Amino acid sequence: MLGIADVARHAGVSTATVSRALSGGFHVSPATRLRVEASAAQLGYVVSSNASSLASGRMKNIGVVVPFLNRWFFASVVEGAQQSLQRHGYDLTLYNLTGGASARRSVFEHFLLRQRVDAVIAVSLELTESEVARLHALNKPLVGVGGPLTGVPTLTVDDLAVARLATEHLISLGHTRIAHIGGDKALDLDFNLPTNRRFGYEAALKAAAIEARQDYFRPADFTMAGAYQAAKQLLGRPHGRPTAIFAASDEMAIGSILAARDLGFVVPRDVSVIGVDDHEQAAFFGLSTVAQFPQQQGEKAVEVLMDELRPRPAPRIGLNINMPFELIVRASTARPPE
Amino acid sequence: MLGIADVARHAGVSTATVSRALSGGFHVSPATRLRVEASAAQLGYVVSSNASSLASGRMKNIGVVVPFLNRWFFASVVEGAQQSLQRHGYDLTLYNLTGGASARRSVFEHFLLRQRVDAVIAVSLELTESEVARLHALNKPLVGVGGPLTGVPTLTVDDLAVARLATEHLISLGHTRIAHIGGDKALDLDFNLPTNRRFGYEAALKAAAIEARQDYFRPADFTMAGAYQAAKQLLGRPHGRPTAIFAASDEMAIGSILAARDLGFVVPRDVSVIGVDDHEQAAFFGLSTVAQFPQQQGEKAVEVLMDELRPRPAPRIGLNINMPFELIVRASTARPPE
DNA sequence: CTGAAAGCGCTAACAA
DNA sequence: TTGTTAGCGCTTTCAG
Repeated sequence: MLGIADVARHAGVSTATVSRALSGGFHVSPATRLRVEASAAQLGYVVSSNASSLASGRMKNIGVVVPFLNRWFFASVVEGAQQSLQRHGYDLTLYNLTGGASARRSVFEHFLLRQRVDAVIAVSLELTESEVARLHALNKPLVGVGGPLTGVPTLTVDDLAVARLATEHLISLGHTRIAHIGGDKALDLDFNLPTNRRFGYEAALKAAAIEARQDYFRPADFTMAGAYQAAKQLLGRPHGRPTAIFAASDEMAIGSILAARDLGFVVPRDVSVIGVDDHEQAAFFGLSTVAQFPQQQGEKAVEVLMDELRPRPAPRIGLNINMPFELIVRASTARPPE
Repeated sequence: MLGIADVARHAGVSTATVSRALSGGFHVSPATRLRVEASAAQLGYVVSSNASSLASGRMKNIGVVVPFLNRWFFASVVEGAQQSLQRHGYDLTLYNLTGGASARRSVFEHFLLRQRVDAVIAVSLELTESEVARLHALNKPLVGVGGPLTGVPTLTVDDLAVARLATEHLISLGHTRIAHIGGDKALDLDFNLPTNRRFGYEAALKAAAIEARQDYFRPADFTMAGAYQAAKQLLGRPHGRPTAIFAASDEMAIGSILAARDLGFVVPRDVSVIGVDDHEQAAFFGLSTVAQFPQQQGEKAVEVLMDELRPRPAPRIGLNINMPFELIVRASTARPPE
């Protein structure tokens, strides 16, 4: 195997110098560095990450743990993180918890502990205290996305504000009969996200002196099909039909639009619909929504970690980092019918 | 740090014995093995993968390269591979080529060469000869999913047969005016997949003595929005409107259904639509389709690699491994209007 | 079946 | 700025 010694010989320097030259180039004269880099390139030398890691304690690898991969939000976060890591010369090792409790245990009790990652990004995961403790015991920085994780820096959008914004948009158009399709309690997966969005919705109504009717809330499972059913119930009633629906995700909003159409309603003439996410299909459906930017969240998570991994980390401002969101008005919301 | 020596001491054996006991347990008496395992568990010892890899040359890690992550097919393949790898005690390091040419170069010239992976799975990727050669030079097994990669074992569905099956379904219902929405040439990403599907479609028509009309083919970009436009063109014509559409993917089929609806057609009364994939949203739209099973493809890719990584690999049957597919008839296809 | 010891390829003191 | 060298923690001969 081509080793550092070969490069050293070729460049006429010691292995130590090669090592230094190839890793940042500190304490090496520019001339030497260039010569070493040339030799390495010419020979096609790439450091063995194992040997390097073993000697230095740095893995140049980040573990990313997601509950699923096959959802727009998670895949986007991972994609963002991955791109950013690649630029930093880091690998991304993916851990997926789809396998259930045993998979989860094996990830936290085995995989993450074998010194293969420098740090961990946990996406939309409610970690137990022992899971967090384990990682901290190994001195592995941990950052959450879609938190909040207690005691861990976490990137989140302010779900309450997001929901308020969406609802206010509807109110400002003149709607007063505004329904909400949110998550059901069973989805602990997403923290209190559904609950927070519901609170935001209620807060906006309250601020506008609109009553939050119990029967205007429908839980669903964050899928199109689930929201389709929920929207049919909401819109099918003979009396007091809502004129607008705020769905807690774009997929659910799209399900609602399709339900409305199937009932013969025209969106937004008869009923307005707004979602949250700016899912890749939102534009196609002309869906008004509050965008969040998961890819950017992944990138930011990496930035936070890179900082934490630096020899002298900058002091953290606070544990929770608020990520941006933005109202995007398309064709699914309008003034209510007279 | 807790090391192998601690376990050795605790169990009253040498480090060599601990190592053997913990890795398969060959050449160790059952009693000793049990004792060592107990000690390790009690102390919470996990081997350092770096030290282990450096000494043994085995990384227990597989690199998976995908062009995008945020598409149902890719995410599913990765999910399948990941779950299977986890069972084998392997990690999955993800490389994503979204970053364009430079990202691609850095992956193949740097990341994959630093001895961090034992093997590579390339998903829907057309690797250049030099990329393949590089990996082979390092003696790293490579398997493709969604191939074919020349000289590399590849898992694929027989796209020609898939397309034929879908088309035959329509023909058997009595359709003769069957349109096809396929990929445009620009999507080299997906090999000749679009072309193969088109050939399969044409072959089925020919076998039924139906003319393959030029104007019944529309290229699109494998998105819902792209196919929506294409379908509108197809269905909007005043004369000789097709009675059925075979879309080369479910997302495109869904776009076609929505286009048909927006034109006032009823699916399947006025027009039948069939796709390929069995995308997660296919059932919701009542879409008839030819299912392929990407998750299973990911799992199978891992199996092939695990075999190849064995000391004495079983001889490969052939380079191309055909993956299963299956016609699923739902509510989007029916006999043509009288 | 078990132990002793020589590396695996690199990095980081320490010296020069 | 550069070289020398002692490990990093484990696996694997080779003996016993």
